[in-house]
Amino acid sequence: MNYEADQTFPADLGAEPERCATCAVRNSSLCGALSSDEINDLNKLSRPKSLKPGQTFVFEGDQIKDFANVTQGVAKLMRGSEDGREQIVGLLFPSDFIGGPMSDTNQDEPYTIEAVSPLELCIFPRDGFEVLLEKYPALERKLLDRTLNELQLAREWMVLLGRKTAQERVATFIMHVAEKMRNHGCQGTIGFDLPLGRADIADHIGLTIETVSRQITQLRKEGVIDMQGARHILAYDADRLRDYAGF
Amino acid sequence: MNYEADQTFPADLGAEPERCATCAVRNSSLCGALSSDEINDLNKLSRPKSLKPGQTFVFEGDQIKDFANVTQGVAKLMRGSEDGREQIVGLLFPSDFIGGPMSDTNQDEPYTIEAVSPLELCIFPRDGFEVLLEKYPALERKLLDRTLNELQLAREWMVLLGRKTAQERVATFIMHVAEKMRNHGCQGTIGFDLPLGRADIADHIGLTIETVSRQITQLRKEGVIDMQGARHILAYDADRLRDYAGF
DNA sequence: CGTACGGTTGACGAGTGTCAAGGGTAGTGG
DNA sequence: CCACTACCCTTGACACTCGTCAACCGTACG
Repeated sequence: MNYEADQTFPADLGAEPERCATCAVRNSSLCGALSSDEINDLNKLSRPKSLKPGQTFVFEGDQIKDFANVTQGVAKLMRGSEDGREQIVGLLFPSDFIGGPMSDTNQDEPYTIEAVSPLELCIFPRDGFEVLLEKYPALERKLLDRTLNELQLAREWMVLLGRKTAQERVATFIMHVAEKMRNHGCQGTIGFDLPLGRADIADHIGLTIETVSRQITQLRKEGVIDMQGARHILAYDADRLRDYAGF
Repeated sequence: MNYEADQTFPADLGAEPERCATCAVRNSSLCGALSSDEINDLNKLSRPKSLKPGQTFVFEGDQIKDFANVTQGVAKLMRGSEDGREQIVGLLFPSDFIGGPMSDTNQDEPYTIEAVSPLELCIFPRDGFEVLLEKYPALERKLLDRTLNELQLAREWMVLLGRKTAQERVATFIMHVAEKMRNHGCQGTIGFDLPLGRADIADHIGLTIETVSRQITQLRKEGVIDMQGARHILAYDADRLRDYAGF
C-alpha cells in the first residue's frame, strides 16, 4: 500500500518521505515518536500550509477540522472579548502541536490561532490523526507529555498574571522568550529578536502597551538588558534578569 | 493474592475489591477506564489516606513519590513565594487525579497540595501506576483527556487573571464553583457552600481578601446573589450571574 | 519627501492594594 | 447555658500601581 515499502535495498528500510526527511522539526515534534516506517502513515495524511502574519488558522467558535505541527515561525493562541479586551494564552513555536481539546464531544474551539511571523504548518485531518493515536501508543504518550508540559506552563503563567508586578511580568516574559529562542537555535543566548510587538506582549502578560513600554525602558536604564531597535534584545546577565522576574 | 478473587459464583466474575466497589468516584475518576478485572491491578497498589484541612500532600520542592485520586473533599494546588505572595493554580475535587508532571526527568514538584476541607485520597506509588499506564491504553487515554481538560481550565483562568475586573473575577469564580458542586451532587443548583474562605478565593482569582469581600457585598446589594452566612451562596439567577462574569 | 504605524513618554485618574478598626460567628471553657 | 476568645469577614480611609488619554518620535515604506 505504501510505495516506499517495496524498496529493494535493506539500507533503505528506514527511508522517509522527502518532506519528513528534510523537516526541521522531524524529531522535536510529535513526529519524533514515530519511526521512519511509521511516519509514512502520517505523511500520507499531511500537507504543508503557509500563513502570513495576521492570518488565522482557526477562529473562536469554529469547529476544528485539522490538526497541525508548527514547522516554522511563531503563532499566538488567544481569546478575545466583544469590548476589545484580549488575552494571549499561549505562543506556538516550531515543533509545537496544534490540536486542542480532542474531547469526545465535537465542541467549538474556544481560541483563535493567528500567525505572528510568517508561519509554516504541516496540517492533517483530525480524524485520521486520531486513528494513528490508537495505532501508535508512543504517539499518544508523546502527546500526553506535551500536554502536561503545556499545563505546567499555563500554571506558571497563572502565577505571573495573578501575583507578579508589571516589572516582574516583563522580565519573566523576556526570560521565557530567550529560552524558547535558544531551544530553537534562533540566535545565541544573549541576543535575540522578540517575536511579538508591544501590543501582543501586553496581551500575553496582562498589561497595557504603555506599561510594557515603560517597564522595558526601566530595565534598559537599570542595565538589566540592552536593546538594538525595538525588537532586538541583549540579555547579558541571565541571573540578574532572573532576580527581576520574581518567584 | 486478592481474597475477593477466589469467589465461586460465575456471577461474581466481575467482582471488585470492596474498596473500589464502594468508592464514590469509581466511575468518574481515572478508574472509570478500567474494568472490574483490570481494577484489581490498581487496587493492589493503592491505599486510602485522610488529611485534615491545612495538611499538605506534597510540598513545593519535594519529589513526588505517590499519585492519588481525590475521593472526598477539596484540595488546593498552589505556588507561594518567600515574600508571602501566593497563587492557587487549581482546585482538586472528588474524582480529580493528583500526579503532575510525570515527565521522564525526576524533577521536583513545583506546587504544594493542601487540603481545604477534610480530604480523602486513594494513593498509589508512581512507579506502579506508570506500569499500568503502559498496560492499559484506555487508562492513558483517560489521563490525556483529563489533562486536556485541565489545560483548558487553566487557560480560561489565564483570561480571568489577565483581563477581567475584580467584579467579573468574583462572579466567574462563583459560577465555576456552582458548576463543580452541581457535578458532584453537593447540594442543588441555586444553593451551595463555598469550599474556600476569602483568603483562598483571593489567592485563586488574583485579588486581596478585602477586594473579594467588597465585590461579594456588591453582588449581594445588586441582588445577583444572596447569602446565608459567609459561606453559603444562593444563586437564583444563573444568567444574571453569567452577565457579571464577563467574557 | 510624506505618510502610516508602532513605540515612547507625560499627565492624570480609576481601580485595586494596604493599613487599621470594628463586627459576626463558632468553638471552648466555666 | 452563657461568656470568652479567636478567627474570619466586613468596612472605611488612604496610597499606589497601573490604565487611560494624548502628544510626540522614529523607522519603514510608498
